[in-house]
Amino acid sequence: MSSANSDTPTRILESTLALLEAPGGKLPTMSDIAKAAGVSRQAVYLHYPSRTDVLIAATRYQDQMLDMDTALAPSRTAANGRERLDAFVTAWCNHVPKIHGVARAIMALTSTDAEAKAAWDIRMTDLREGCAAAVAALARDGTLPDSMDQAKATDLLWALLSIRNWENLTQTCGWEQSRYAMTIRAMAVATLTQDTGPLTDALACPEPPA
Amino acid sequence: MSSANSDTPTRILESTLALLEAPGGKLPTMSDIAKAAGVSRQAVYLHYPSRTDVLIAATRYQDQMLDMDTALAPSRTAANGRERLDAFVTAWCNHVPKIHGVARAIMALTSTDAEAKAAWDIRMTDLREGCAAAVAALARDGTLPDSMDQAKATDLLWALLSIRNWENLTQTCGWEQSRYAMTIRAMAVATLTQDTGPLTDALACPEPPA
DNA sequence: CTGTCAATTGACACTGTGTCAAGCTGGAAG
DNA sequence: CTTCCAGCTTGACACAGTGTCAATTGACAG
Repeated sequence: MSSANSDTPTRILESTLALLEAPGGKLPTMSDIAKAAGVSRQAVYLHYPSRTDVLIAATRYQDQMLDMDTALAPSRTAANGRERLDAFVTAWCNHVPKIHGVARAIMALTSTDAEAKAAWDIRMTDLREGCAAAVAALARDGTLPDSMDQAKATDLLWALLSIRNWENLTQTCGWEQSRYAMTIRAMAVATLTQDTGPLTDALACPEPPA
Repeated sequence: MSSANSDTPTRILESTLALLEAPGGKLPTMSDIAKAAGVSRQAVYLHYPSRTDVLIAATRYQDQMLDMDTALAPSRTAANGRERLDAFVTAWCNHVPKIHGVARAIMALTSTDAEAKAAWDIRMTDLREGCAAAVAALARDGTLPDSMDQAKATDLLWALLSIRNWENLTQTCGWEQSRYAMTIRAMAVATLTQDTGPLTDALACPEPPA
């Protein structure tokens, strides 16, 4: 709610983010957004050509605020593939809850709105590149299972990290965020490395609320 | 397209299914549905109170036609937990592409329509029960990893089998259906059994188009 | 012929998006 | 001080889509 002293376009984005992160998050209408920003409906159109554009701009604004690049730094400087995978998966898993409100809105639009779909695809491509980099590091170390080429490993990791999986496990199944993160990390390791040993140990993780 | 000689309500459902399974599947409007069924828009309302109800009824109609219960029979008669898991996962994986058109529509509605959400939740609960049964069979055999209680194993399997994962891997990543099915099956086995041995072998699967 | 049922036609209210035109206002520039 | 103008407001409109209603048609059974 740092929405008092900014200029109108920014205030609109901040209000939109607040709406999207609200608990019973319906897709806000233009009127909702305008009201939340303390501005007339037309004022919103004065700055953003359509609702989709507002939502996409809000996403970008949030990206700026959250600074994912910094969060990924440990992953890029990891000593080996396994550590890189660990760091990347952990960083992403902890990023998801922060962007979920916004992501849910964009995902909802993708079924009807081509522009939203394009914006979403870009985001997913970015994630995919991170996955590919982690997989490439594993490949360099030779720790990728023999049967798994890099493309397939990247696809699998990307699918594993999907926001829908986060939704299913934490929202629908009620998992703690920490349990989600540790389990996904363990599955990534188990699936993408020929780590014969303590698969079982790796999948161990805090029971309900530890 | 067996839509010539049925009664109107059925013809509406069949036309709706055809629209949902069409390649560039947008969410059909009531006019679309009426036109496809060769009937006036109001005639649709004469049989179904809302668009959501048409879609849900179409889902149920398709369920009847596809007879998932029969497809799951091998899973129920499996000799041990591992075989049951295999059979269940395989049956579900091969079921997903058949229901995807319909599922996508219902999923799209869940964000705005409570009734659609309820219908979807029921479907997901059914899937979850199948997962729980397979997991229970593993538990009876004692082949569940020590660190994994039945509830967690069920959650994980359920998430793994989600339609979104199928979409991501086959639609977005372009995997062949067979590759999808074999990989998911292997991941399920690797994650849910303390199968120390040939994890790598299990994850092997046909390269691109074999 | 008469009822009845299914379907049709055409109208309407409502919500939401996006567009347009005219008016208001406060502050900077002359 | 006046003028100007950018930013915002108000209020109207067209359009698409949902869902409702009423009057009408047409066929078929009794």
